[in-house]
Amino acid sequence: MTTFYSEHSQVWVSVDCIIFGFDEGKLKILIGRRKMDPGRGEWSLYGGFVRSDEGIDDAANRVLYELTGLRNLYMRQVGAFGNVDRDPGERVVSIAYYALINVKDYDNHLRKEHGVEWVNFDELPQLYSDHNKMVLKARKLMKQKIASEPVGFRLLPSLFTLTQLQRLYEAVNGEPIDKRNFRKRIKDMDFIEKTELIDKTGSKRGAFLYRFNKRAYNEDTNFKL
Amino acid sequence: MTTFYSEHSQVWVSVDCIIFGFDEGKLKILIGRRKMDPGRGEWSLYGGFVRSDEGIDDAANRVLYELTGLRNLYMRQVGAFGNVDRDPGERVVSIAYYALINVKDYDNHLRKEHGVEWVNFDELPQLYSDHNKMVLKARKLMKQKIASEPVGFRLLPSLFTLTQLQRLYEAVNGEPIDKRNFRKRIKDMDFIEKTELIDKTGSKRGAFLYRFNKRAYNEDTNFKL
DNA sequence: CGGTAAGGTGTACTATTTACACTTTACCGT
DNA sequence: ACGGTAAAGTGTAAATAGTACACCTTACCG
Repeated sequence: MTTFYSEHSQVWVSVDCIIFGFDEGKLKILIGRRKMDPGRGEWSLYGGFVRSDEGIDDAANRVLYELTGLRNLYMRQVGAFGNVDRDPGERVVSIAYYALINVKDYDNHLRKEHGVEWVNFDELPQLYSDHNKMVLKARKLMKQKIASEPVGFRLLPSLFTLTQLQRLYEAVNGEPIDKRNFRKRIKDMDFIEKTELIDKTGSKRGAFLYRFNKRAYNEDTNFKL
Repeated sequence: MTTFYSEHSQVWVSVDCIIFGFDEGKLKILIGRRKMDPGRGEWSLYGGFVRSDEGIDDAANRVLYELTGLRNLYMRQVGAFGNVDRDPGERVVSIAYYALINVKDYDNHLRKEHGVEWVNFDELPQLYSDHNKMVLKARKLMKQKIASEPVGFRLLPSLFTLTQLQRLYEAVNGEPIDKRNFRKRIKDMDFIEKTELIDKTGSKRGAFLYRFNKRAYNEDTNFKL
């Protein structure tokens, strides 16, 4: 039996991942040198082909796991990129995903094995194919998301200081934030909990560590930063 | 020569269109009964397969043109939908797009030839496969977009009254808007120009017609409604 | 020529956002 | 042990943005 499907042509579908990290006050993303043709040696996002037996979100999760060894990362679709000539080899439609990870959770040996590095977001080199476009769209969506939902915490350790949190938002928004106004807003969110623990790495005096309480957030899902 | 591509499997890629309209104070979308198996007879978005020689955005534009006879519609990608079992027949990854059209621009004969109808957005029936999901995401993106960029005009005639514009925003936001506050905000936007023309169809007294001046907007791209 | 139904208009109050500077603390180097 | 240093922590006032609210006008229709 032939169906109407057979009249149409098939294409390869891949996923490409924009993996955001935050370290030393800077927003970073993970990129590596491409190991295959076409484009061997060019800077590139990490990606992989979608298999016939997995959904596209599953494929993105698999690729992220392959690369980082981490599960349950925060991940969102950026969109599909499908210009005819976007891949110099064959017709490939690629679906971009961004993910937020805590740099400290990513094992450095594993990172080196995959030949990827953290690069400052605002010092990105030219990337393979349309990957720069993907990165820009990812960044835009991430910025929007992080301003309206409490997902920025995924870029920080589970315990963090208010200064760290502020630096993160400054890096994402690209502009400085007034310390007192920032802390005032934090104080209004009951789901950002002060602990009794103190971090001494950032200053002589030490700063209180805070944590995000997901359960408390679910009772009062108001967020705006 | 075999490349690394050949190790991977290919899939069909289609586009599905969520076409928004606005008429009689209600937000509408265009849907029709599916004419092929699987799913014959079910309510469905209008779509088509991506050809090997066209980009995905081109495919969406082609499909929109086939259906409406209109070019240069406002159109944005919603995202890729690719669960393994989303299409009961074969593995198909579909990329959803939403478009904004002025209902009056769409020829009724052409509409009937394609067997599609305008259905009130909040009375949508169950649709084929994951089309309801696409619609919901499209709606969310459209709502966001229309609040931050002057694209709502694409749903209205090029000359419109302030009441029409207000009704549109009320329909999209799902809540009533204060007339005086709304008009105050409009007055601050110099690119929404009052004409000397008067529309008498909506009231006995008649209301001034306005138009969106794209050139003026480009000089001062501030929009918020 | 009175009823009707939509068009059109301004002000006071409230909430949100922004700007801004000094004290505290603990370590470090001398 | 003590002065310097560098980050932590804290409140108030002014400006801006957003919200609530009611009456007169106009032209058609019966």
